[in-house]
Amino acid sequence: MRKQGSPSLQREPSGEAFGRKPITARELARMLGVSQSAVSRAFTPGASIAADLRERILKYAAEVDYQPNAIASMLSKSRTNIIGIVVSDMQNPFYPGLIEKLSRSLQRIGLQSLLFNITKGSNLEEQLSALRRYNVDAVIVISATILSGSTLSWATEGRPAILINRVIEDTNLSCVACNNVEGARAIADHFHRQGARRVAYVAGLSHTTTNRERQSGFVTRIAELGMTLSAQIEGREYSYYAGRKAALEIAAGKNTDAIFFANDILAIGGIDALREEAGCRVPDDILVAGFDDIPMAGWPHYNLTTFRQPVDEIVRVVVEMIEGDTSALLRAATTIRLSGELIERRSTGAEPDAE
Amino acid sequence: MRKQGSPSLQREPSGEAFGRKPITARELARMLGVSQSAVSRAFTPGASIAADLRERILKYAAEVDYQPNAIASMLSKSRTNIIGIVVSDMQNPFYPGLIEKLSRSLQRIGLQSLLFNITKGSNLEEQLSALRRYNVDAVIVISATILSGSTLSWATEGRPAILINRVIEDTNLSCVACNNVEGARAIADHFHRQGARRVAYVAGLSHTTTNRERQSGFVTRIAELGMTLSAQIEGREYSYYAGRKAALEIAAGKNTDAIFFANDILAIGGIDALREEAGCRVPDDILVAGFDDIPMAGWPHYNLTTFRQPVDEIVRVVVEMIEGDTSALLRAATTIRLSGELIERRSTGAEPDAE
DNA sequence: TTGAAAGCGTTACCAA
DNA sequence: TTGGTAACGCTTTCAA
Repeated sequence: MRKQGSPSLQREPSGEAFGRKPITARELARMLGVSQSAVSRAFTPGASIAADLRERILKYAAEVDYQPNAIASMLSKSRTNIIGIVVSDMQNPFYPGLIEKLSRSLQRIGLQSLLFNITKGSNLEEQLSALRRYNVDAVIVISATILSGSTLSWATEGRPAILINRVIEDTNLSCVACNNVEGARAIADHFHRQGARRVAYVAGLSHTTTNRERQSGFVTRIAELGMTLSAQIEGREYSYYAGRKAALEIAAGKNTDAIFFANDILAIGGIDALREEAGCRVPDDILVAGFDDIPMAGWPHYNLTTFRQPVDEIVRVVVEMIEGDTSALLRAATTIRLSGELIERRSTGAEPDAE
Repeated sequence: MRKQGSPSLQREPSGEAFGRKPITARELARMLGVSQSAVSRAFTPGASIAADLRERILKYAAEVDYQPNAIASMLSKSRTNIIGIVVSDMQNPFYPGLIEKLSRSLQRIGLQSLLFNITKGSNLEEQLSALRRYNVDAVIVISATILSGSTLSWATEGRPAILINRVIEDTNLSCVACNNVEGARAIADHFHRQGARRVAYVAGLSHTTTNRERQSGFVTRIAELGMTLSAQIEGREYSYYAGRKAALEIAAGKNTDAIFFANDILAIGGIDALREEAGCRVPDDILVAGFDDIPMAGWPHYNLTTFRQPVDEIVRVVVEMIEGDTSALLRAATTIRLSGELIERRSTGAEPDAE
């Protein structure tokens, strides 16, 4: 191989102003007159090594700024301590918060997050091949859309995978999701309590599980309550502008008391459009509710009633699943539903508690 | 080592239902009756190997689903193809978009993004030690705050590092930043054109370079134009609520024609507070401008005049720096300033063009 | 162009 | 508890 050099000479013979090559365990061992195995043991928590030897090694290591090379460790252990996080849109404000919490929780237990930002346009398999080559220990999929179950199985290739807020039946993929049906029913109940009788639903991406569950949960419950479904806008995207457009269509019908939007960003667009283009007052003329409880929903301007996703719980459960026996995840894929919480705010005429 | 097994036996002797262990280059070579080196060469773009041999290997590899193990390659090449991305707050909506574009551009040239989400609370060195152990090829720092130059130098340890929107003097760190001074001056000029004479500035985090540059650029320019600085709110955070609070303080003074907020999220909070709490009309009573041009700024409800950061350019330049000779980055740290664009919208009384 | 073999820096097995 | 040493799966040098 190229870089050999005499033991005491660290620098490249060439003039590369590259930072010094980091010291290795073998060098450290030689300097201390111990075996290289000892060095490895000193850095391995449960290893059988005398306390004083370990201390001596760690102390000296700190002095010469030695740190075990994680790459070599990965190769040797066949474990990377890297979790692949597959994301497809970070524009929906719900996701950045989730990703942030997730990566921090993982970091806290020594796991790093490798981000895979997939786009619908290009070749998915190509984008995901890195997921396999990098030998990530597990995969967390946050993208509500795009990936088919089979593509995902291919990409994870026998690695534990956990989907967040997306349920795929008939596969060996685990899921952690908010109880969307419960949430949607809670919104329906709340609308009913607030006196609405003619209600509308605005879908997000119609084929996503989040949307389907929220939609059917809502529609079912309003029927049970004897309310009328005055409108149902189908199959747009989860975006502010889609929310505006849907709201205007509904307002034009003049036969709706309350609108449930599939998520907050839609609802926020809806509120703006209702107030500024349709000339409706929210909540006086029409009630509006969303889903997620993104930070914006709490802003005084929107004051949006919504169903809060249990983000912290979701993160906790996902991290626990990964931290625990990961091979158990492979043996039996589990789907976990977590309860959220109805947050009543002014957009449905509720008097918000002090928050 | 433990997992040995006879050549044709792939599974663990124990009952682990773990997915089959992936095939290695050596096995592939043996199956094809070629050398393992040949397999390696087949997957190495410029390698000297006969075209037909390569083709035969690649074809067979595809059949048996072989992919080179990236970890082994890292160890052997001392190159990981991983870029560390250091982030500290993903709540400011400007960042998710940037991170998304960045990671996609990197992916396109075969580089993966390892996310380091640092929190101010806990021990920074501990959080960043992984950055060193994982041998990332380069580091991109998106956090406007938190890290001192020296901590950063320690963490990157001789690796190329690029700061986005943060300029650190006197170090060997490269920077790519928006021309904040130019932007702030453009806002001042625009205010002047719109007839404002008494203007206020609302700072973000006062010690950040983005804030300092925007502030001094603005203050200097309004002086040149003979305008009055009617108020200057110092040292809050970059948040919606900080914007609200600052706006109310300024409105209470009743002596301000226009407010320049250090970024859009502040400005958006400001607009809401002015309209809904202070009873001011924007832009009729007071003009408001921000900085960044986040998606929300374009929403009809806000219609915020702002200075658009050249995000695509920033990403392009950063990726080029990394793609190019990275050791050059180490020899001479460069600071690159990119021009943005004034986006005139209704919050300063401008009639927006069709966008 | 090809193959053999020496690393890369760890971990884990085996004796001592 | 320790040290020696064989993997881990590649890349790259060196000869052929």
